[in-house]
Amino acid sequence: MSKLLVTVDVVLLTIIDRRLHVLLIQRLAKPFENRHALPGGFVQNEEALDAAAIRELREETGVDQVYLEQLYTFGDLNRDPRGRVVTVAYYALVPHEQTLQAGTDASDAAWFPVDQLPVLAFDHRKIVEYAHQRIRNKLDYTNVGFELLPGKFTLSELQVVHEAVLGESLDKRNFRRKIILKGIVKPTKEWRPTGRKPAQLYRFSE
Amino acid sequence: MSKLLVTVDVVLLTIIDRRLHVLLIQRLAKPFENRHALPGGFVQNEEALDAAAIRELREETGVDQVYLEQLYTFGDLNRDPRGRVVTVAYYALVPHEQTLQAGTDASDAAWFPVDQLPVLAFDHRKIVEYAHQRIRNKLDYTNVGFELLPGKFTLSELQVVHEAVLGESLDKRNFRRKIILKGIVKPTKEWRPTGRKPAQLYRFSE
DNA sequence: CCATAATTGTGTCACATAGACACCATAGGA
DNA sequence: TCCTATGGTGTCTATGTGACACAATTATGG
Repeated sequence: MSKLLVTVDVVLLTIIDRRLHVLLIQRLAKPFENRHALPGGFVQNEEALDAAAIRELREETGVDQVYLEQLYTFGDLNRDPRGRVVTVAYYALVPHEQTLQAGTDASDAAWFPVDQLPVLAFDHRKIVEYAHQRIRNKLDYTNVGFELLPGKFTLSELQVVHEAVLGESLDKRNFRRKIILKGIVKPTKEWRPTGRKPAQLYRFSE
Repeated sequence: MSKLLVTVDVVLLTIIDRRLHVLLIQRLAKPFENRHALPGGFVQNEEALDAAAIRELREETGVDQVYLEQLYTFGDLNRDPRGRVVTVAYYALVPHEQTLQAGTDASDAAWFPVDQLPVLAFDHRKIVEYAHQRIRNKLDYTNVGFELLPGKFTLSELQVVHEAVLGESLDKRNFRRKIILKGIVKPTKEWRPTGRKPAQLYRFSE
């Protein structure tokens, strides 16, 4: 019978300074002591996989209330020097504002740009790349983009999110036309003062 | 530490008689005795997940040499009355011709139309539906469609595959234009006698 | 041998979608 | 009040997609 161990790892993504970042913790224990790694850990016996992902995220990073989706399950041999470990990977999206207070109680968690990762423990680099690819693909046929923004946002902010995820700059007029045409956004009557000309705030619609 | 059991289940799909079918086995043991279920079983200690899926498929159905891709990992509590079981589900695609000899040594495996499933064991119905949805989505931005056909095929046969997966009929001229325009198919110099006017055979290109 | 039936195989038009592209409006700060 | 940074807007072209009908070919059966 199977004596495998099951863990969950979470690729938590957000936009900081117009770039896509991932939250990494610093490992204290062996193996890969002092290496950066994804938050995660063993699934408890009476705990659903999603619940484990949420719990680990909260315990190790203090972050809560995120959009969470299963990514892929990594089960190759020798992923973990301690033995046979099967990892169900998740990715999570959160607006950066929401992490500012939360992140404080997790001293060893820090954000890194996804395109400038440090050396990671285990096969975590592969997992981060897989998550990045997934969200890049889902950006234009789902609404995941909105999960990286607060409830109200300007269209320029939404464009920044898309550009950060895709890693390329987009034409402003074409972008706005496409978003408006999809009907997934609706204008509010509020305006954000930006230091220059204020911008209209929108919200995700339905 | 986690005492979870890890299994793999495989949703093997093929086209029979212009309809998408899934291969089910009949359970002999409890729980769900005599119910239909997906082929699958426990992952061995020194065995990668993909390898386990391939092995179970061969052992329980005699089918080999299929296109295989991980689908999703199901880990809710109480999925299995025997205890806590996490199942890594795969889906596999195979041309029906290829299963004709193979299927013989697995007496209790049989094909069912995906839209007329019998009552299934565990949460296997959900898994089949999930697989169906996945392949439906991937049909037009990947080449999975070809995995349901032998190396050489007519464009009408390819259209039948698409229609079976999508569950709707397609316009012949539009379909052919789209396929040809994608450049993913190239004509051979062979023709299939169809009983009526012979059809040109194509092969998947690159 | 001829008539019939089944299947292959082909083109146009209308509409929607997407990329390229430039300028004025507005508000804050110097 | 001037400057500057950002917000906000429309057209043209190319490409992709859905709707739509008929002639060519071959096997079969009378």
